[in-house]
Amino acid sequence: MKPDHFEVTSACSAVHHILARVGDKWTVLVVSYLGNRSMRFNELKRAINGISQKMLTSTLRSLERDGFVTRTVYPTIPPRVDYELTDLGRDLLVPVRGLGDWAIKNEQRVSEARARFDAAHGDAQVQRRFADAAE
Amino acid sequence: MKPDHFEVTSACSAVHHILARVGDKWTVLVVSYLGNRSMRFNELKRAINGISQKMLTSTLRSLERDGFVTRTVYPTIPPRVDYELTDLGRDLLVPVRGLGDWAIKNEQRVSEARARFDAAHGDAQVQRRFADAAE
DNA sequence: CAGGATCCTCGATGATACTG
DNA sequence: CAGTATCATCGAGGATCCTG
Repeated sequence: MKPDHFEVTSACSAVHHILARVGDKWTVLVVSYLGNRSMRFNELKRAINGISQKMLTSTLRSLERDGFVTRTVYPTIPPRVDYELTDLGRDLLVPVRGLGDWAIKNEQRVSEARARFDAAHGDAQVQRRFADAAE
Repeated sequence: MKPDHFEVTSACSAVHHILARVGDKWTVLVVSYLGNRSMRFNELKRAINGISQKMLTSTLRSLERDGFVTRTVYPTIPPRVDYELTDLGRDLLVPVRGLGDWAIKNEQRVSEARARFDAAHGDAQVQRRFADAAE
């Protein structure tokens, strides 16, 4: 670990790729559900409230491409497609849960810091800049 | 952990907030640099190749708001502003590095899975859908 | 030096309609 | 059921100019 330089190698982009992946809107939710058991497309869609069919499709495709889930098609009528976590996908869940646990454990400290910041900087300005605060 | 339902509580949004934060384009890079020592604004800007001044500002503001960094102004001329990680910020680095280490360790498996997927699905279609692959 | 204010682009996400 | 195809939107992010 150098003092003020990071090697911009494949390691760097690998880290960024994974961070961006788990940081996106639906990936972790999908993977979490599949962590329990394999699920069908519409089953996932119903379980994850608010996801559009397009985003579920593209999220699943990306996860499949990276080797985190398998897609199994049963050529029946009507068709049936099962999605299931791979070992790699289950493995990913471990460090992701680490971050999740950290988030839950420190939720209070973060929201306190936010309240302090907002109070110190006047609500008007802050609310303009962080209009998403209510999320 | 219920079989197929997640409580949509504050814990859920806390987790999502942290995941989205570490998944964004610059946060982890900024926090990593500050993990070594406190740094000034333009010092960070030079260190992080490609970040715009606007994004550095907003990234730092968000980090400050959530209590991950402190902002210290020295009213000299020219002005000087130091950014430094808080204990909370340093603490966050632990699980984030966990994920980073996982990414580095499994980089090979992911890229192999990708190669397999792309080969199996024909380059034309894949390349249209995942034009960002070269990133 | 450390930003604030503006303008602009583009991609992520969503809504809707259609199909094997 | 499990998608694909299209169109529309909206905000993240970048470029540029300005100032205390």
